[in-house]
Amino acid sequence: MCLECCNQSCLINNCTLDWIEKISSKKNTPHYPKNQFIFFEGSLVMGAYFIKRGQVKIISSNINGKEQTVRLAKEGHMLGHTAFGLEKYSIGAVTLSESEICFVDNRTLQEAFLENPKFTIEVMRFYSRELRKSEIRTKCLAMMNNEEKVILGLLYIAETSNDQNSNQTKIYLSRQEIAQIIGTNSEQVSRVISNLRKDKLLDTEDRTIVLHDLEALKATLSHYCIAIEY
Amino acid sequence: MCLECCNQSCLINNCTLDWIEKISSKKNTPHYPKNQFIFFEGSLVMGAYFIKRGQVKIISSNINGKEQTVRLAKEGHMLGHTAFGLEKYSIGAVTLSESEICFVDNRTLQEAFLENPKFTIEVMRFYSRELRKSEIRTKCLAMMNNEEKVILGLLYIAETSNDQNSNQTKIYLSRQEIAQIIGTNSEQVSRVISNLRKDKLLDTEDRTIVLHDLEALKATLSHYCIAIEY
DNA sequence: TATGGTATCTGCGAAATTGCAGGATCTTTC
DNA sequence: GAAAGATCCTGCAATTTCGCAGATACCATA
Repeated sequence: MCLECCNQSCLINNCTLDWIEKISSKKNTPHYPKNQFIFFEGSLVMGAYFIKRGQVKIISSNINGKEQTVRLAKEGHMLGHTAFGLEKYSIGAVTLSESEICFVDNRTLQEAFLENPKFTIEVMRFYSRELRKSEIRTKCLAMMNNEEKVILGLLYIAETSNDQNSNQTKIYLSRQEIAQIIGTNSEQVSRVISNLRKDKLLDTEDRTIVLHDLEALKATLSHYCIAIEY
Repeated sequence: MCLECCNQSCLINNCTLDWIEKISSKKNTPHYPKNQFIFFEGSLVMGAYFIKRGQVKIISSNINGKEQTVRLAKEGHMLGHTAFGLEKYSIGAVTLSESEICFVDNRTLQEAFLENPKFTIEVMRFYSRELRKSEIRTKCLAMMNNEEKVILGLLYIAETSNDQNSNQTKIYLSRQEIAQIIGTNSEQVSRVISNLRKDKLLDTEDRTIVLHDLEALKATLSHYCIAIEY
């Protein structure tokens, strides 16, 4: 039931009570394990997804199967509607952690948009924010060298991770997964992480990366004027 | 007057007649010469811009003043609203050709959104499409080598150019401007353009680049599965 | 038409990135 | 707990990209 949902940041909360109940009765909320596809590139668009809990990567591949992660999403984010107006997804989505994700079909969503201006406006604002973030990312990936890109990637992962309450952010992604976020390869990521560890800018516990001072990492990227969001 | 506007693709056309007239009476439509700032990074957000005619680049700079073009826009596109909810622009916008651009203030826009669900939905879809395009661009810039990036840039410029009616698309941007779109430098762009001219994939007339076969150029990038949009 | 300033082109050495290879470490499975 | 498989780390050579510099071509102004 949406009305009892623990996730206050869900966009559906911007609908009227009637509509929240209506959507609630039509949605379903499967439980996804880690590394599970939510939808594939090329598959039919049936509706949209709202992340209740967990972390998700949005990916796009070239013809050889090489994957690029184009966006990370966490609870409160909306997925899959990017392809609105198209019949098929041009991107895919995969869970990075165990997740709960609500699905709402196209028709219900369309009616909700027409009758809930506040909801529609907030969804518009969400896309507007994501576009701005994507554009800042474009700039950073275009201008930065490898080391800076890796730091950017780590901060981006931290930003979209769920347990950022403590002063120790832990990153469980593989070097390969991090490389796909910033458009490089796993060797480069390894090298940079080794250097950052020597410089005391992060720690590692086995393969887990531990960020103990986000501000110090952000300071290394201050040339790029990205104080607000990563 | 919006009702007599030549630009059918303007998002404002999705409002009711009443509202089109209301917006029409409140907007203004300055005439911008080439290379004119529409708004600056860091300046206050007063409203949104709707391009009636012309081509615009959205830019973001680092602290040394080095510029990256993060998006191109043409007639029918909406600008400046990316910063919705923020007080200041995180990006800037500059005309690439002589342009007419309508300005609508925040308050009028907000009321229009609340009372014109169709308008709001179309604006949402616009941002959704732009986000998808930005993400495909992220992937391409991350995966492509220099030559491929230059071709991508040329196709992107052609796509957002106004005179794509003939089978000869002419590009009047400088090598430096092209370089800023794809995140490289003017020398690299020169080199690639020379090679493409030798391979008969484009012509040059003085400094103007002439694309006479867009399909052939697109074919060189087919590995990246970007058939739909650039 | 002449002239100064700017943009473009291209060669070349420097720097950064890539990709392979081999060894070390960690995880999984039995 | 041992073995097999996967991931991670790091050195090195090959490749790509960068950025300076000089030559050429173009544009604006007088």
